[in-house]
Amino acid sequence: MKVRTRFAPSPTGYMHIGNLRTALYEYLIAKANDGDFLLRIEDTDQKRYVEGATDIIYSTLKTVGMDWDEGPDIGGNYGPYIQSERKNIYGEYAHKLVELGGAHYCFCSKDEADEEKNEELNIKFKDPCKLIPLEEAKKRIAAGEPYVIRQTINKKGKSKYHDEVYGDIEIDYDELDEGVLLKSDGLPTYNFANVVDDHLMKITHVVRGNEYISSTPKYNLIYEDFGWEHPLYVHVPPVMKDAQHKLSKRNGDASFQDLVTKGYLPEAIINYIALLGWNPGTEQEIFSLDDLKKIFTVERLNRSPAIFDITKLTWMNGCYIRALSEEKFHELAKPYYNDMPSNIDLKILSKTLQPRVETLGDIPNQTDFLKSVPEYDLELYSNKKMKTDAEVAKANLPSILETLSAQSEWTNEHLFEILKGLAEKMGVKNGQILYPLRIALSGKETTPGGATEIAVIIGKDETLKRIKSAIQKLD
RNA sequence: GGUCCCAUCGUCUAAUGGUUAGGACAUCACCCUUUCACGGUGGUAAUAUGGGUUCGAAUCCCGUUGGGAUCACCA
Repeated sequence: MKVRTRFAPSPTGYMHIGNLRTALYEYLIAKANDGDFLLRIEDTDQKRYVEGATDIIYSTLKTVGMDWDEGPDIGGNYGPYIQSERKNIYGEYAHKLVELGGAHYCFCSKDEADEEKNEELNIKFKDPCKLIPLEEAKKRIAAGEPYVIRQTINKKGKSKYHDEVYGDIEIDYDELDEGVLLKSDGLPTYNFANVVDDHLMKITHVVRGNEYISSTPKYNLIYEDFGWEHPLYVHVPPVMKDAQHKLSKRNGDASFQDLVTKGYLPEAIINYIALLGWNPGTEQEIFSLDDLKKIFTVERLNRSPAIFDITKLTWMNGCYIRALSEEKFHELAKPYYNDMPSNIDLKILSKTLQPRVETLGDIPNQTDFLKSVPEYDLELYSNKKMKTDAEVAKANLPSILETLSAQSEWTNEHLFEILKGLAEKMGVKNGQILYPLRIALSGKETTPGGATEIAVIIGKDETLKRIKSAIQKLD
């Protein structure tokens, strides 16, 4: 049987990392087995619907390269793929389930149901409507009385099922709630829609958060009542913000889009989250999506929650940035070169920046001094190792200015040789020339590149200008 | 509270009864070096806890502790 998985988000806002990871695992299970990955939009709760949310889902999946084989936009043999468009299907199956004895009509209001149960005393809602004869219930419905369809659970004893990650799960039928399957607005709840759709769409592996572990027996009951075979279950642990809290939209935790905006590469994000809860069993850590497709197995999925560690993602992102071609990096870096002086050769700048940034978002901070030298303290000229300070700078900068003025070949290699020669001639250490020069040109303690590299980037005119003003400042 | 799930360095994880408990990030030191990075070398750092089973336990069993999930006309 062909493996088929589905990503079934509800369009309630942006894509958070946990969500994306679930989608990734679903995608990988399908693709590792030469199967189909489908996209289904679960929008049965109109109250929570957020405009534009489906577009974010589409664009995110496309950006990371997780192409779906069937979905709302491209169709397929099992559509429609938007649940609100499947209303009639659910209605039909829900009434059928009532006939089969797996559900019943309920006329209680939500408040009545809430009143009857008591969480502290652990009293569950016992639906009095269960006792209404089916014929009478149908008459009331025909008379226009509002109703919902609730699951009927009469079984006793232990419900058992196997989860591909957590192993055998056993839950007492008494623990199960007779939840609403079809709401009074005629739309199904997740509890019902996921079963009907997963069956109709021939889903073989249901991958979802482990918060569904304890409600899965309810779904299995529905599968049984219909005489359907249930899918394989792959429950995955949550992605956490810290030891206590899940990563969540509500707390404004980083979404995929936020990370991209901060200068993280989609490939790095995918690589990192794949490893949050899964490992290949080898010591390799860098994987493209195509690599993952080849080696992913559910057996190596983890059971315990994983904390999202931005520091490690940042490191990994740095690896991806360094692996980029010069051209590609330059292209990605360009948007971050806002109001850069026009005389600057951005290609050379990109080349020096590439090994020095871990995210593209680092670029503005690293390059701000190119526009103008920031205010700095003369203490900056002090460096023990280089045996230099403001006095040394004051003494050497004029000769540096004179030497550089005379140069026409404005390349890193040439300037470096010339300045080394100058140091030798003056009988001082290289650092006593280069360090003060770098400070004079940048006004910063750390810079992307050494003195001559910066000189080349800002150009000869600007270099001489900055040395002059540094000399003034030292006086 | 009932039920279910989880528990190895700070973090992500490897080790499916026999390892000096391995790797990666972070951190520290050193090397490289015109700063900073990159790169290289090395260090610090973990089996929550108490019992059992076994010649032998991170690994199997039970208890304890800690954490999480669930108990919606949300998914």
